[in-house]
Amino acid sequence: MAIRFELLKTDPSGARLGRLHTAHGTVETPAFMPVGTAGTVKGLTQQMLEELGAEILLANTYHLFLRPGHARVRQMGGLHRFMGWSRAILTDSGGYQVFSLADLRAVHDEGVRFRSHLDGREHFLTPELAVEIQIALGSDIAMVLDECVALPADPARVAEAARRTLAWARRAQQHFTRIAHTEHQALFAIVQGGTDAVLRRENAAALVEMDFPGYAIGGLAVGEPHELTCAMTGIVTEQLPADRPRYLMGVGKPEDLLDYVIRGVDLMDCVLPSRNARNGQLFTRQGRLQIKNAEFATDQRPPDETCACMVCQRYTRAYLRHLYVCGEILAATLNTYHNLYFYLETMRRIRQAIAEGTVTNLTDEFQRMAGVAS
RNA sequence: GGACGGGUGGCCGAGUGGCUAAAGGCAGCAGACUGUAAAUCUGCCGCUCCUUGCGGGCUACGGAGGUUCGAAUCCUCCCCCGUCCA
Repeated sequence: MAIRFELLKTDPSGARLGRLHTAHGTVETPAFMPVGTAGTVKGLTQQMLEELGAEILLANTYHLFLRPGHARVRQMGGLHRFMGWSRAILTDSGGYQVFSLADLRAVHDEGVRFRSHLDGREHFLTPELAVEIQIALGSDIAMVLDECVALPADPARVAEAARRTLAWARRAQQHFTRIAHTEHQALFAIVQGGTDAVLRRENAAALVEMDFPGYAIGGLAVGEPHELTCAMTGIVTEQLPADRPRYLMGVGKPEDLLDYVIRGVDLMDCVLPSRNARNGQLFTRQGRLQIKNAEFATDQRPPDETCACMVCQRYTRAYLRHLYVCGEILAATLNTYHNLYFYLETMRRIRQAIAEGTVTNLTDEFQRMAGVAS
């Protein structure tokens, strides 16, 4: 088995404490995976990611397929060696690009025809090709190709996408079983179904029947209200076997992380900490901070007075604002470093709370994160 | 002293009679961002009033006059800047 999931504890809140053992180290769960789409978490070095305590990164099939190409990555010894990262990697399948590059692709039962966002050239991504690419990349966890629909959506569209995703999961699994080194790599399925509870349950049940080593919940946090994201997440995790890791794809805001964890989610990823950092937004326990705002021009405090990260130990808001306003590249690095520390530290604290049975004590604090810090 | 060229909103810079509170850029002020086409994008950016409306008033294209129904745009004089000639 390429991965082994060890469920250590299930809290009365619903939160789960676990360990995901991979060929590239152990991931303490619930975990947050920094997003490194093109084989890099933008702005940070791999050494920084190690310092931050990241145990697993997410990279993207579609992007690495286009550039530098999966054959090239394989030739360079696989993605871990290529990017100098010896801890775990999960690769997204390109399914999200079906959503985010909506005007550049056409979806059919066979696969997705993409017009490259780089040079306009056409590519045809099938569930089988997505598997092959991810095998070439050598990620620890590969994802099946899925169809992610923006919400709110026409029920028929959602149903079609769910049906297609299920069919693709079957094809991906068959292909994967045939050609992958399953002792090194695992393939996770993805549950779709929009905000339709029945569809979600059916989809989950069918995938469980197919016996994947892990299950993802996709197609959420794409336009629907947070309450629905939570509701759907809960509905799906109820259907999933307790001994398999659950990955809620693409979430979330700091204040929402706990909501997902208590619904039985073990893995999450999101671009918010890294992207927003580059756009001048810092996350803190007191809420978010637009570091470029004039009010911070002479603020001697660190971004977050309760934060132990390198940035908060060393730099003031005034300096970070200065860097951002000047367009200095260091702004992106320091802001990203802090935000990812904040996310990873938040997850550490959640894990500790699960271990100690004090999860409910965190609620107030998470509510505060939704506000604006001053 | 003379000949040209030029003076536009915080800055740069379009605009040669009405559609001009005046393009565009920069700076400034805010906001957004959820499996990354994002170091990106959006809004505001003369003052003021209110019933916040493709609302009203005021001020504004070096200065002062003038022509015109109407002037950043045309005329006169003046001031300033640049280049060249004495």
